[in-house]
Amino acid sequence: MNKKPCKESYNIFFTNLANPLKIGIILSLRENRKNVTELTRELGVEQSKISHALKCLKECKIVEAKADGKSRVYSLNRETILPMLELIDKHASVHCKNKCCFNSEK
Amino acid sequence: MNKKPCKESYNIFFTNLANPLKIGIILSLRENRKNVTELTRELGVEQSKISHALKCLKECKIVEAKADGKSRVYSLNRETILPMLELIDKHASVHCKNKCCFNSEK
DNA sequence: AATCTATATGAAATATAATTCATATGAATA
DNA sequence: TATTCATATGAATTATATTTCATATAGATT
Repeated sequence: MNKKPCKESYNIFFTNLANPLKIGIILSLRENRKNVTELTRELGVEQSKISHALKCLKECKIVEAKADGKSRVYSLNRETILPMLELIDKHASVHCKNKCCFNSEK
Repeated sequence: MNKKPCKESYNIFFTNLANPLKIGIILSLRENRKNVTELTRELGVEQSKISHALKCLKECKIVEAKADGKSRVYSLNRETILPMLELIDKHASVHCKNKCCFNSEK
């Protein structure tokens, strides 16, 4: 089986990663699972922003949620995301001339 | 050494993937290296769109260009991109219920 | 059941990225 | 060197994604 994803799937997936807040959430959840309040505090942004971002991330299975009383605990899909971040870390260590970006030497 | 990339690097990188045209170019170049005219024909879009997209992709080292007479031949950074596409193919085969997307079952 | 705490949602406003189109550059060749 | 073919670029327009804010929902607690 295992049909290849179409362009749109790639697009949905990557759109969810192409955003500093969402990356912030991902990097935070890489440490350990957290609920919305914890993420809100830690990242210092408005709660609804976090919720909106989490919704997108959940839709394409980058994170998953588990109810725990009043709160919802979000955890990272480590299987996909950890190796993906590693790929970029490696890519950056090879290609970044400056501290922080790929396009330093246009 | 090997400092971790900052959020902005992730963002620049993924922004370049979060676009159907750019993914189209990447998938096309996965087959083999091509010049701008060939990509333009194959993808059936306006030439300047291709050039703009290639510029972004080149800036973050997803593709690289080599001059060949009048034309420029672009090739994919297979080392980073092939395993990345594989990760998503795998992710999609696990998580996509429908033909084409992650968010089929909200 | 009223209230509180945690999270989610919708829609308008805003920010960001992609497209378009006119034109510039640059290598090859007549 | 004038012309042609291949590609790149800038800036305005348009499309798309994010933010904001008011409010809704839902579980816990009184």
